[in-house]
Amino acid sequence: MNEKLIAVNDSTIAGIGRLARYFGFAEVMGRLFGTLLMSPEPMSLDDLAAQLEISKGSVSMNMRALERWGMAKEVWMRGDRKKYYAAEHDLWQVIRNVLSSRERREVELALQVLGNSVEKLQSAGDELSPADRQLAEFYLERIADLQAFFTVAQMALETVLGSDESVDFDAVTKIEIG
Amino acid sequence: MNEKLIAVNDSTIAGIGRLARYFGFAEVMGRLFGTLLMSPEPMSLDDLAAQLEISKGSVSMNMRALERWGMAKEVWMRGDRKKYYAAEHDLWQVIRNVLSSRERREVELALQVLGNSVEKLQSAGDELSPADRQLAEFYLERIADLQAFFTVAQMALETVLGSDESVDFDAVTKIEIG
DNA sequence: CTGTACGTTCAAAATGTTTTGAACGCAGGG
DNA sequence: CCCTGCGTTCAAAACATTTTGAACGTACAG
Repeated sequence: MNEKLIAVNDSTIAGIGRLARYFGFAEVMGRLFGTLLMSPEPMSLDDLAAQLEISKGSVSMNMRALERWGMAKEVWMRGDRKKYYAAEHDLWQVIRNVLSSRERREVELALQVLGNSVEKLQSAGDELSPADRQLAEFYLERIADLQAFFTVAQMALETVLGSDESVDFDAVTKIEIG
Repeated sequence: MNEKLIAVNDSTIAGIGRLARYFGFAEVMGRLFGTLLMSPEPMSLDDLAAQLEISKGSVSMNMRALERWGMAKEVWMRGDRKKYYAAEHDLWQVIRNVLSSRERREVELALQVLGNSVEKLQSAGDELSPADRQLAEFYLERIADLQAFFTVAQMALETVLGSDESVDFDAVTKIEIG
């Protein structure tokens, strides 16, 4: 294979690995995804292990993770008992998968915790000393800021997730933050 | 201090620590930021080390990182040679700081690498065997997808960064992805 | 039924990251 | 000038994550 093609392949895979790490995934996962993305044909576990020079065990585990994240799909090749994988090459689909299964949970959890805190602070009203009462007020303000932040994040998320095929920012228009 | 207030303080700090880790920062950094955010008064390095039960060295290093990220500011307290810090409590300002110094660089780097790849592939045109030429075509397609992705990311980023005081999604309206 | 070619698992090893604390430097007070 | 109280630094230790590879299970071919 031509040297320049190899160079392009390598830097793309390295870049996607970097990106993956950036998004909080294992870097190898990113490299596996990148390798598949830059392969015109589905690849077997052994192909992947050979190309990236990593152990087969690692490939096995990471590919299953990629599958769970909706970033790669198993491909059936008849007359071959190997497993073949192909990358989900619609990047918007990948983003949507990740946002919907990971970021959404995270935001919802945060909002829930903050809601609990507000309740706790309000229910504490009576039993507080004057100094504590002032502190509770302060906490409520800060928590309100956090809630505003996560609420915007949630709206943005749901909008991106609601869009199909293309990301459509129209519906996010006019979110105002105090 | 009231038990409920302590609980709220703890869970908020833990949550912000978690969020920080999520965003690719050290978790301690997040806890330090959270501690400051939930403190009505600026705090000294020793205060922070004591409250979080971590070493002073760690506080020193992490606070300077927080300062560089624009997440915390040093506060001058007269008649005291200690350093005091306060959190930047405008969360949108924090986001803007992070986006503009970290994510923007990352996106620009990615676009640059992709651009180089395209050039390399085009310049390789003549010297390629028919099979390689086909592969080069394939690479160009995939790279175009990646470029589209990062370009949208860049537009979104610049829009958020361009907004002042409040995040204004109006200008991001109608970004279409092929 | 047996052998082979695969994928999976997981404990141990390798590697990477974070935390600590002792050593140091520096400023100000006495 | 020396002492004290502070912040900083960085090597070593503690800790966490990732990677490996040998052992195992399974399915299929012969």
